[in-house]
Amino acid sequence: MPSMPAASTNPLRSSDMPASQQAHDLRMTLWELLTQHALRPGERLPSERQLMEYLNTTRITLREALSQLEAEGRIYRESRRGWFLSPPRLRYDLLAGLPFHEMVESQRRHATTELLEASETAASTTVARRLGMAEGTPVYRIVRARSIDGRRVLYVEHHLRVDCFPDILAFDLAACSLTELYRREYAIRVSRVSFELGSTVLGHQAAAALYAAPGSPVQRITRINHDQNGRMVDCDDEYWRHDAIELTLSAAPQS
Amino acid sequence: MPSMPAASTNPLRSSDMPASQQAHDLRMTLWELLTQHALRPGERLPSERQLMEYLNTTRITLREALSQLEAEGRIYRESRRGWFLSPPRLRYDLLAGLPFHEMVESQRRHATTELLEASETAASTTVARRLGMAEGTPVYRIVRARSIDGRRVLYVEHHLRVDCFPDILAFDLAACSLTELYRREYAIRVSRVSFELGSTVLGHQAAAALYAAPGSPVQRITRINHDQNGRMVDCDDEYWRHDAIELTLSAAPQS
DNA sequence: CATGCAAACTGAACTAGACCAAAAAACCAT
DNA sequence: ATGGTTTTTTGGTCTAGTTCAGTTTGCATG
Repeated sequence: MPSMPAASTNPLRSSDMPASQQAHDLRMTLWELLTQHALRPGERLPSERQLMEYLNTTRITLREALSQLEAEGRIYRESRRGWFLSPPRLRYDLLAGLPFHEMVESQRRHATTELLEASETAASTTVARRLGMAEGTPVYRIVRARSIDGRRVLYVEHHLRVDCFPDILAFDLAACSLTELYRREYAIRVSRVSFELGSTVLGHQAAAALYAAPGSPVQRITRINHDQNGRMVDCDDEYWRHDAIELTLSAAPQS
Repeated sequence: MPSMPAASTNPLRSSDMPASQQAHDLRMTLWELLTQHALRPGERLPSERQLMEYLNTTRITLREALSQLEAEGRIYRESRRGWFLSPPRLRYDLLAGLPFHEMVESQRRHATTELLEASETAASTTVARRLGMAEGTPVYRIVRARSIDGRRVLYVEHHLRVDCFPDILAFDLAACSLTELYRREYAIRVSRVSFELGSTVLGHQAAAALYAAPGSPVQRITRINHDQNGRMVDCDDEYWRHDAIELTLSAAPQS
C-alpha cells in the first residue's frame, strides 16, 4: 500500500479518552484507514507489522482489532496469507431451491466448484439418524469446496442414500448440481427440505479447504432433502465463511 | 472451584509436539479441565488468573483458548463478570410461529422478558424500506431483552406501523407476545414472514442489554411480518447470543 | 437488620518483545 | 524463458509483565 501516513503521535492514547473506548476506536481508525485507501474487495491489507507501525500500537492489540472487523464481516483472513477486504455478501434464499452456480451467477458473480472426495462409506450415527437408517448402512459421501469470484467460501459434505442414487459417483460431480442430477437421472425431486442453522468454528479439514485458520467462525447449514414421497434421500453439512452470505427466507408460518 | 489440580509440569510444551498444535491442545486441555469438574450450565469458570496457573500458561494465550471455546459455543462470557458454561441451545423453529415464552417453556426452560423502550419515532431509512413507507413516517419502536433461565440471550428492536396498531404502547408489552396482541386486539394475523439471517457483532446498546462485551459475535435475525392482506405491518431485529440458539426450519422449496 | 462505603478481586486492554513455520519473493542455473 | 532453490517476509503463537475500571464482597455504621 503506497503512501500510508505515518502516525506521528498516537491518536489512540489521548488522555481525554476513556480506556474502555480505545479498542473500539482502534477498530474505527483501522477501518477508516482501509476505506481511505479504497481497497477493493478481495484485495490484501498491508501486513500486520506495517499496520502496527501506522497505527502506533502493538501486534496483539492490532490483531484484536482485526479480529473485530473479521467478526463484523468487513475483512477476512486466509491462513498465513494475510487479511483481505470482504466482498459483498451473497444473498442465499434458503427456499428458492436454486443450485449454487445459478444462485451465484444470478448475482453477477462467478462460481466454481472443486470435488474433494467421492466415496462410499458407512453412515455415522448422525447421518444415519438424519436419513432414518441404521448406523453403518452404506452411503455415498461427496465433499466439495465452492468458490465465489475465486474465493473459497463454502465447504460441503453430502451424504446420499445408496439405494436412491446408484452409481451416482460416476457422474461429473464438480460440474453439475446434485439436485439437478437427482431429477434428471433418478427422477427424484426434492419436494421438502429441513434446515438446521447454527454458528460454530471450522474443523481441520474444512479449514484447510477454505484456506482458513482452524477455529475460524463459520455459519453451519445442515440440510435434509425429502423426495416427492416424503422419504429422506440425502443430507449435507454446509460450512460457509460467515461473512460470505446473508440468508433470506420467506414463507407462511405454520400457526 | 474446589481442588483443581496444580500443573506440576507444563503439559502443553512437551518437545515432541509441533507448535502449530499447541493452541488446539490448550483448548482441549482447558475443555477437559472444565468437564472433569462437572460444571453445570450457567456456572462460572474459575478466574482467568487461576486457570492460567492451573494450565501453566499466560493470560493472553489462555484468553485465546477461551475465545475459541466461546466461538464454538461451549462457554460464554458476561462483560467483566467472568466466563460461564453455556446451557444447551434453544431450538428455534423459524416457521413454527410460536411466541417466545411458549417456545421456551415447551423446551422446559424458563423465559422472562424486560421492556427497555416503548416510544413513537420516525422511521429510519432501513425500517421505512422494510415496511414500504416513506422515511420519517411515524412508527412505534419497542425494544426488549429476553432471558432464558435468567440469562439474557436476546435483544430485540421492533418497529410497528402506527396505522396498524394504534395505541399499542398502552398494553403490557413485557408480559404478552406481540403477535398475540396483534390477533386479539387488532384482528391482524401474521400470515407471511420474511427473514434475513446473518452473523455480526453486538452494538453498544445491545451489548449492554445482554451483559456482553461490545463486539461479541451474535446471530442477527431480521423479520418482517405480513398480515392476511399481504401488507407489511411490522419488522424486528433480533440479536441472539450465538451459542444460545439452533435455528430449524422445514418447508417446501419453491422450484 | 439493613444500608452504605471501602477494599479486594477480576476481566479488559495494553506494552514490548521472541521464535517458528509457511508463504511469497528473489535469485540462480539450466 | 523456465524450473528449482534460497532468502526474506509474514502470520501464528507465545512469554512476562502492567494499568485501569467495573464487580463483588465484607465490614462497619446508623
